[in-house]
Amino acid sequence: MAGTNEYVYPEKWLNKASAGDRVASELRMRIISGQIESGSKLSENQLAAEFSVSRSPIREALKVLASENLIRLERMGAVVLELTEKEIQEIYDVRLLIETFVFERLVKKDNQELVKELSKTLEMMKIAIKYKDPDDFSFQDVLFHETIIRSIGHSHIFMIWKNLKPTLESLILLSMRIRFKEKYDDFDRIIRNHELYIEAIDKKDRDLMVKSLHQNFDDVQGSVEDLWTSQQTFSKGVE
Amino acid sequence: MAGTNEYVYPEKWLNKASAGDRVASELRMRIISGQIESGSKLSENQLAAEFSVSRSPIREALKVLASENLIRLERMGAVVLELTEKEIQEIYDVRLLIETFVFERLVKKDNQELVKELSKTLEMMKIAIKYKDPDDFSFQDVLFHETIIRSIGHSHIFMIWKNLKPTLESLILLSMRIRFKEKYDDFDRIIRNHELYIEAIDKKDRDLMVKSLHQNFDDVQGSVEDLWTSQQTFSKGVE
DNA sequence: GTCATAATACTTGTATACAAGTATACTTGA
DNA sequence: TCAAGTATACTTGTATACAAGTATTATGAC
Repeated sequence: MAGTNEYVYPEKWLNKASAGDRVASELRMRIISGQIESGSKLSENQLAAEFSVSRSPIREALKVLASENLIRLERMGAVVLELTEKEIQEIYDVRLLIETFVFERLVKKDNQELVKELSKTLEMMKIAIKYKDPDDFSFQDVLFHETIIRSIGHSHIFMIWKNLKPTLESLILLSMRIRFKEKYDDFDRIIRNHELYIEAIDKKDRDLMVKSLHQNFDDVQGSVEDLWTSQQTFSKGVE
Repeated sequence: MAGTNEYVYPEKWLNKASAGDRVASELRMRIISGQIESGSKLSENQLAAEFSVSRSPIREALKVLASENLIRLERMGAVVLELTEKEIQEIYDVRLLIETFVFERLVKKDNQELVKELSKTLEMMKIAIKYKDPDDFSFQDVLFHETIIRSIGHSHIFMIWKNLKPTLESLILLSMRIRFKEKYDDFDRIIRNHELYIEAIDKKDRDLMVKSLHQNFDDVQGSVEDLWTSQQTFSKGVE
């Protein structure tokens, strides 16, 4: 796969991925980071040439991105949708919706195993910080939330997560890369937030959970703003 | 498209649909109705032969069904998943989750247009009942809920709906076909429920909304049970 | 210059071909 | 009879070919 631009999606996350998955992951990152401007038109042939693959994997990738609301498939070409403040807020809404649902299930369960698993993931996050690896950190961060959601064994709620995950992953990845450069001490707070979240689950403390959840959201929210400003820096002036 | 079985999905809903969409819709109906037993293995070549199309649309259809949790794509072949009581309950959960979210948004808005639209749809449902057309009725029933969800202009909540819709549509379709034959007077109650729902939106009455919502769910829930029993009748004895 | 029409260069959806990998069945040796 | 290895018939993922449709551009009549 050789194109005009460098690849921004971590290659190590694409071990056994098909060409279609690779293209989808890469395009997603470029769209969310603003490297591909909203309103752009993507055509299958053009992308196939750019990524040096055939149309088959490209079609697959476009279907995926359309299901994530990042592009809209039209008669001729796919248009890149804008990731507005409203969009970010909507993702926030959905996360709040499913994570509170999940928590209501958690308080009715024994979560000893879950807490142990989360603690492990948190330790990994700390290591990632220590070695200044934003990609590893993001991976563990996403995994943290996925572990919680998966734990209640609700396949439809998990489906909603699966749809949301790629976008969220890209957002977190992009913002963490910036933070590792610019706001390194933010991570103390992020770690403490996650500790609070674990504690909330362990003690089945609703108030604590909602509090840490909101703070966690604010983290991403804040990061997104960083992302926008940073993006303006490297892409071009604002309109 | 010629196969061994009759097609159960309404052809008139497939006007401009691609071959992939047709196959997906038909397979979905057969899986949910139990015509294709859970645990069966589907292969692309076999399906391509059965539907007299190439593998391309089949691949597309399988991806769609996998995203709806109706099949699981494995290394070799796709296995048909079971639609258990638990699954039905989960769909119920998600509907409750998004429709209550939607209602919270509705109480902050002016819904005159929406109420008018819903009334129109309800009139159509009555006509469908009068002319004993379960397919038309199901279409309007699904449209009724889609109209409500769409009205708040929340693209991510709508995405969740879009994922849920095909399964729900199939469930409603199958159960309504049975009811039109066996329990014709159920429809009085269903219509009254929808009237209550409209009233709840119009008066922004949370309690009324929750009440009618639950009754509406119970309708589908009940229908599903009908579906299972009826299915046992025509497919084969229970294990 | 302007409008209508025709030619061209796109587009998508589907069919087919091929390569690489995996399970099944079958042989072969003891 | 059974184990090990090989052949065969599957499987998926990708590339390519083709048909039908749509936008754009060029052409020509007025």
